[in-house]
Amino acid sequence: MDKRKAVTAVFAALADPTRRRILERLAGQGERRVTELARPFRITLPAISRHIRVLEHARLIRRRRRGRTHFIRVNAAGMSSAQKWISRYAAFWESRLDDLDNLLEIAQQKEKPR
Amino acid sequence: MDKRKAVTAVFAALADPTRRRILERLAGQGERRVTELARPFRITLPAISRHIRVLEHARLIRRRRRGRTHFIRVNAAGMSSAQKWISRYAAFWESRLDDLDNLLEIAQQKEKPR
DNA sequence: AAAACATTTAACACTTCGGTTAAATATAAT
DNA sequence: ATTATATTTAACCGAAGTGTTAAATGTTTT
Repeated sequence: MDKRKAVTAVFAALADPTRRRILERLAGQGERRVTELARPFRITLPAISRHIRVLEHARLIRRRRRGRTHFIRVNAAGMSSAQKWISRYAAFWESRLDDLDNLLEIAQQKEKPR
Repeated sequence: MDKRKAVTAVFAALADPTRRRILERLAGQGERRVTELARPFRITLPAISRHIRVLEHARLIRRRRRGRTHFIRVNAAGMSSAQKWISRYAAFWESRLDDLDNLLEIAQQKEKPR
């Protein structure tokens, strides 16, 4: 998979709230079975199964099969590709924060957190 | 816009290669007009116009209108919401890096930088 | 061998996305 | 006033995403 596609896959995977919640749970706890991961959600197991596949394809998680149960865990390497993309520009973006408009906007956002 | 939706909008915006290239160009140079931004791409102006709208909605860029031309610039505040989400888990993910497979994978990525 | 379990795959419906062309809007130039 | 320029909006299309239910696959348990 070329790099651009890898970055695309990671951001696309992170663009779904359900998948982010799955990652959050995996970060808190170690390995989890698919059914365990599915439990807190209202959607069906096949839907979760596919979310997990998307995360796996983006290399955000890894899967270990033992018998009929699959153990899922976070994969740090996958995340780093998105993080790298962001941080390559972070310096510039942060330097822009002294722009007055931005400061005003941030102040506003803090006052009325929509 | 609630926070979950804001994060979703940012990641979804970053999931498109055209939009990322637009942001990259904006980071290198300061303000750009819509037509200037569109120039290097093969797609039509209306398509670019909509990409810009998506980036604006995600608060990744801002728009200043002067007469008929719109000047676009990066907005650091928007990016930080995605960065925060990622970095909240970064510590855990980095701690996972002692996994041998992961180390190998990262080494490969460093050898051939894009 | 049969039943139960964990998970995925298939087939389908619906929505969203990313592109197109044609028209609309608004401003600037002649 | 007319024409040219900058950009958006509208209407449409095909592809991709997310959910469902029903069936398939593979593994334990009884």
